[in-house]
Amino acid sequence: MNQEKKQGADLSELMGRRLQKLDDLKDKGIELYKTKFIRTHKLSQIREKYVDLEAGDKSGEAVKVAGRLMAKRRHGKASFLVIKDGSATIQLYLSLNTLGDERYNLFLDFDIGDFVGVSGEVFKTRRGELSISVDDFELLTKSLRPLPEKWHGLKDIETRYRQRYADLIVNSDAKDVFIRRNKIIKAIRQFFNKEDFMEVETPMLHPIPGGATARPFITYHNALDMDLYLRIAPELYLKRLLVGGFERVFELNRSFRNEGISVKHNPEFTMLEAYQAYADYHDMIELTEKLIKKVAGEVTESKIINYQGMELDFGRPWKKMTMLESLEKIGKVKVSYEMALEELRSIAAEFEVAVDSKDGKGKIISELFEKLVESNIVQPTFIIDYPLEITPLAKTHAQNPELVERFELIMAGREVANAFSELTDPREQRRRFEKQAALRKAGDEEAQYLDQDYLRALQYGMPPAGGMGLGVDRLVMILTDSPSIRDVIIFPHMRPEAGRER
RNA sequence: GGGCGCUUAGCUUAGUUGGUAGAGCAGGGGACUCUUAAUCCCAAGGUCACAGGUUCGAAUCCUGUAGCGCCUACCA
Repeated sequence: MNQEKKQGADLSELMGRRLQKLDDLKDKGIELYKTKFIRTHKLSQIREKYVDLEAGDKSGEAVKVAGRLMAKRRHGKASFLVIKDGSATIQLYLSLNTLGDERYNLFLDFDIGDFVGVSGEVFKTRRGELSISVDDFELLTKSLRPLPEKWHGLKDIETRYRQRYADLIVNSDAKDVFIRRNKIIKAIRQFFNKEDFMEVETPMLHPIPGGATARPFITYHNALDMDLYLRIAPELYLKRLLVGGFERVFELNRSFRNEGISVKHNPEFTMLEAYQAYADYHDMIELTEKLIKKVAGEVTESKIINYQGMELDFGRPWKKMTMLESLEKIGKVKVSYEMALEELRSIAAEFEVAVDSKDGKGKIISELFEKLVESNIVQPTFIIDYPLEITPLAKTHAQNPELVERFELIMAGREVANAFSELTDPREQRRRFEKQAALRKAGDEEAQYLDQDYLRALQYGMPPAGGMGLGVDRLVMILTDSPSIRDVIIFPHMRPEAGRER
């Protein structure tokens, strides 16, 4: 039909050939981009229904199905194709006898990647492959770009992240990660609904960023002529809701931090935060353990979670130890708040922990913990009783004024959740904010801002409460054995391609 | 931000001491009515990431740039 076909095969020529084919189809009056196709079955439904069909037998049932053309095996006057829909793949059988010369060759002229709708009878080949003997078909969408190779798939990690759509078409394990992520998200919502928590949506654009120590993204509102910050945490708004009288609230959504990108950090990430009135951090430990065990049960049968060669035991009750105990047992260093600041400094120096001249005892102890302990904790462990100095929003510990009632859940060497008994005393909160403001003035860009409206809310009175935050992406990484946060964020942040189109 | 490494056809890749790039899949032509990584025959497809340099000669050596990865620093 087209004698002037180029013989080359680089991308522009491969695509050019498909464009030429598209024009030829259009000339034949064939619609290239249909609006609709009514199916009788998803492919998985056919697979389930006919598992027991004997090889060589016909089902007697005519079906209509649709999907993307994934493989062509031409075999003279009969051919086998594979299509794939959102649920499964299935083989199509085409024969010249059934379709006639023209229709048979028309179908074989479609490209891998095209969407087609077909009708025909379900049967099993002599080799036992469930198939559909096509008696009619139509093109639903023409594909112009060649798909990655069928056997090795798409391996280039950069292309997999940049062109997630291509990754999802050809790598079923990539698709599986996001299906499991969705199950995890659903399970989290179910859990909190069942525990009588109300899901809320608080602002993502904050006039004052708060609730965490992190650098924010700054944006600008034209009509109001003011800077706004993308939230670094929803914490302060959720606690305002406790003041308002909601006793159990949670939010499951994005926060944003303007910091380095790594295997554990994406500029936008999904965080869960939950607040419960009349509860303290011990209650939050119970809640957190129950939540994560429930969620893990939704995506895996086993109580043992394999993560990057580590075996995490989710079955037994999880260990608890104070930060000081963990430093002694795991970090093999004995420290205490009774020690002189100078003594702690020299211990830090001994372990090559960088210490700033402004750092107090609490900061040094937490730096030692991060350097010597955190990465060595594999099994799920609650580390409790954090230094007050690094935790401006938590209630002072009942027994020790240097500490706050806080825990972090550590597993696989990393922090998964963080919780505390919330600080409800507005005058104490003001003093803590003022200390943070002083740090900011001294050049600490991550120190927290003084939020007058939050203090006003606390002045009305906030009930005692426990609060918990959980890095959802990191939990999904562990539950899907993914080495990078980019494997569990469906469109991870990437630098621009700079005109290098592929 | 710092250090190290990677980048070859649409995809997956080979490439020796520097001598001018070799496959498989996909795509094109042909054979084939139960194949399934179908098979067989034929022909094609490369700015070796980009820009400089060294050299008679560079995918290969050197410098710079970009993207990506790993480690490290900051953080969740």
